[in-house]
Amino acid sequence: MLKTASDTDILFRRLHRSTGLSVADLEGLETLPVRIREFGRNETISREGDRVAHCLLVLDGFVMRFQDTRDGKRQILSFYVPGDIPDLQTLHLPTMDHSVASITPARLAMIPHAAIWDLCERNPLLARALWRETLIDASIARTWVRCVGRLSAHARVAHILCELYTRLDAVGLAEEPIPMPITQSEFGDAMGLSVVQVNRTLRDLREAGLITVQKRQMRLHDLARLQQVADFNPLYLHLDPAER
Amino acid sequence: MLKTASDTDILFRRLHRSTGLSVADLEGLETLPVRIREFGRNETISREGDRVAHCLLVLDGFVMRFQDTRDGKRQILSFYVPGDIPDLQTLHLPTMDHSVASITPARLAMIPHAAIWDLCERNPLLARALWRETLIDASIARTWVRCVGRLSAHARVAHILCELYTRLDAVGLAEEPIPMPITQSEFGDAMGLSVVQVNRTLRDLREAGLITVQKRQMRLHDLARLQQVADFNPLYLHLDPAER
DNA sequence: CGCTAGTTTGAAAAAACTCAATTGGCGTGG
DNA sequence: CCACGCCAATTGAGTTTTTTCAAACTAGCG
Repeated sequence: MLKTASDTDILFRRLHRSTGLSVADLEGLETLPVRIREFGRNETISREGDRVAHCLLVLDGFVMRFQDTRDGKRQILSFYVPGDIPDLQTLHLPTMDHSVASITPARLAMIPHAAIWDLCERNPLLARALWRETLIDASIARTWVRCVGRLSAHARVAHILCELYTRLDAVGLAEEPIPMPITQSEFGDAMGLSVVQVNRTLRDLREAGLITVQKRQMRLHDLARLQQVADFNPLYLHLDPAER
Repeated sequence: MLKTASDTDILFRRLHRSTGLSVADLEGLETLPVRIREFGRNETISREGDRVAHCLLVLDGFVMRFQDTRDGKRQILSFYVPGDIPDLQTLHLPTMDHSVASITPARLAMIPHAAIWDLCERNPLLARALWRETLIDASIARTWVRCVGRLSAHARVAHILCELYTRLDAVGLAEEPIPMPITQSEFGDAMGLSVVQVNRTLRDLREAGLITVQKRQMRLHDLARLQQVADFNPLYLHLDPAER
């Protein structure tokens, strides 16, 4: 198998799961010219205000997007796992309105916009699949607004855990113990909470027998009850094959 | 001028401003078959879980999207003004993951998905313009996450006022006094605050000489300082013609 | 004129934050 | 192999912000 084929394979699997499209439907994907870049932990990958000409496909590791505030706080806008394209929106909005950074050491494929445009022109099914991906990303952002705006600290933390579990499960990465390299401080920056509050909330969830989070791994002991606490409805992830 | 042409005219102007595309580029827009529906104040237009087959174009009035929480709270996810399409994402995600409702009496054009798909197939520039619209919508949602998650009550309220002003200005609706039919309770549900807090915050902003909000109208007396308080950077609205 | 929705204010309670200090795990250099 | 240093997790205590509850007030409308 060609190198590029193996690198875009995770993207194929992702789009296949999300849209039901077959190898034939997604024809051309393996021809995308990708350049691989490796990052260490906590490295900034692109910055608010940058004008970019490529998209990033996560091959390995966890990645996040964030915005800063004037007084030095940080809001994480989303987490990305292998198979995700954290900045697909730059395809049509090339100026970054937020920053992207690695959480863990990460391996990313950089795909030139021009190559994606070309391919989309020749393959409308792919164009549609990518558009759909950006719409799911938007749906997740909206749900975070609800989460941060109206849920209690307990519900917020439970919610992000449910989301990460569900998304990891969808790419086959949710075998227990589930890899969870996100620090409590990062959970706080994502859910609009302080580290202290995240810590106490995790303790409460642990003491309630719902979860174990330690050594960068997590176990969900009672998903149903966790989802209950989180007021979690997976609809917003649009993973259901019935909806296409 | 044909009825449909006049109804989609606001959409044309909107896409023209956003993308720079001309009448010729957006050819076919005026042929979209639209059905006009009128709503009173505070009417639900579509509901979380619904499966829809058309998009809504706001012709007149203010519209919002929202999600409820189990304990009866509500989070508003975005506001829409004339020229906006609040549910463009249903084009590829037909199951509503939130609800849409009118704020004021509103006149909406309902456009069948199939008609939009057809047109997009024949006119790739239009497809691209609509994709871009959904990406801006997503960018706004991300910025709301930051706003609700990390800004103080004062900054949040100032921020939403800056956003609404900027977006209304972009469609020529920001002549002072600026129409502002959104209630304090709705501002609260949008910014993750209680009515009481919104009220006190507006009072503070008024006493600081920044704004006047009354009788469903608002005046911004010192936009620069309001943006300062809001930590507002209009980049996320992607209105700059330089970026395309 | 009375009703209703929306705004305004006061006061007490709750949630979450900040500050500060301690603990634990892990990698690295001696 | 151990000690050191660093980052992350943990805990206590006091403070701040925001919420909740309750009650008035106001403006538009039939």
